[in-house]
Amino acid sequence: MSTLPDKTVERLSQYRRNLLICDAKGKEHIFSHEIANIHHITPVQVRRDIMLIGYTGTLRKGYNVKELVELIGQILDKPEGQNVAIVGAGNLGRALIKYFVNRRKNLQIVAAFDIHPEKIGTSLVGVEVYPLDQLKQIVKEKNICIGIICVPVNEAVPVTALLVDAKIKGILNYTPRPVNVPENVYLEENDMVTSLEKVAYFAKNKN
Amino acid sequence: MSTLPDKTVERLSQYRRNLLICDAKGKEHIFSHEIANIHHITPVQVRRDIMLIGYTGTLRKGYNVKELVELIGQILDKPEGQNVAIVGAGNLGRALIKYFVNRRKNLQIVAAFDIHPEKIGTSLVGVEVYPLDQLKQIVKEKNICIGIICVPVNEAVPVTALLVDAKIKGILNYTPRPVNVPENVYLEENDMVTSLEKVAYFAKNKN
DNA sequence: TCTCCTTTGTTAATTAACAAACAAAGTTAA
DNA sequence: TTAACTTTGTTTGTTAATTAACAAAGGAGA
Repeated sequence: MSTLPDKTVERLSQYRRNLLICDAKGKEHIFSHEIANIHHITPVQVRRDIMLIGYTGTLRKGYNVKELVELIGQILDKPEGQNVAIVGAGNLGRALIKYFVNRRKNLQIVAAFDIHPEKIGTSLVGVEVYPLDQLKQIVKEKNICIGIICVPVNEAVPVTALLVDAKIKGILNYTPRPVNVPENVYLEENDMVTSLEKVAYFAKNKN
Repeated sequence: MSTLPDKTVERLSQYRRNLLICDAKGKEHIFSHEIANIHHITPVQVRRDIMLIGYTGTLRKGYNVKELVELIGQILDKPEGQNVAIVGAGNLGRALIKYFVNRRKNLQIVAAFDIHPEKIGTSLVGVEVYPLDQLKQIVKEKNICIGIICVPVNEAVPVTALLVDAKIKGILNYTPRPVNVPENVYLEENDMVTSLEKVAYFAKNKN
């Protein structure tokens, strides 16, 4: 499968999460307009996304929930799983760990890193905190391919360098400092300050 | 000024943050390609954004840093400021408060809300925690127009209803549950699970 | 049986976002 | 003085994303 559009990938992730809830409720089939309502998009968008992954529903019954979840899994997940590291064991790091622990078999947070000596060796919801200078070694040992940066803003750049040096394949940067990565690393920036300023701008124009 | 494109607003917010750093370093002028390098975009994009807000630089010197910061402020900020509430005083709420406190004069977090009795009345970095059932009243008293949702996922929907009822104008939702708002409220969803799954998908395809 | 209705799957059109191209203007240097 | 260079501002083209449009299929109900 050639790589899917950015936005489609995001939506598939969201669809799956709600499909799992539907499945847990015993719902066997779902229509495109039901999915659309949950996510505030159009049914056409949903059908288009599903078309792109090559699934096909049945007329008048819609999509089989279990089958669709299964297929989205085949698209999004790596069969052997992917291990994730949190860099920065502050409030945000802890929030992320709590969110993810025991949620997804195929995407597990297996290590946290921090620079503060008093945090080293402690465990956050079962995830051990290692010193930053062991990052490269632990990444290799634990076969980690994704890093989430949630350190204070000034450390974003050096931490990125560490992750790149450790041969990480994907980085999710939660600091407001834009960072640089080479071609062979996927980078996603998620800047909370910008998100809030954006909401503020558009809220300003609401009656 | 008619409302700017979504993406332009995001970039202006980011430009400003780095321009302030430049200003603090005493840099008076900056070229479009310098801004572009910092943010990993093209100089053309930068010039286009700046064109959209009607600023004009000087040939061979570039843009005046102070003037540009000032103008972006006029575009993005509300002169009388905007007050923000955090709903959910967990790890993520604390992370956000720490991020924002004393950062921006025009965008201040003035209250936090939580459902757990033991948190009520405590103060996080100077921001007091109120019980959830006082939300409407406090929002009115403190003239809050933006709410950031960082409660556990199951409470996202009822909390949104509370915020809408309290006549909030903008909502930033950090839970993975999509929520519904009426026309006159701006909603931004920022789902960490999706962000991570997206990174995982694209990282999978890196060599 | 036949018509209408619902819902999918797909193509076509539109819109939004980004990038390329280049004229204009002023600076430097020969 | 004049030619080359730099950098902005704007137009035009291109790519990506969304929306609109509609054929096909297969019930439901008259």
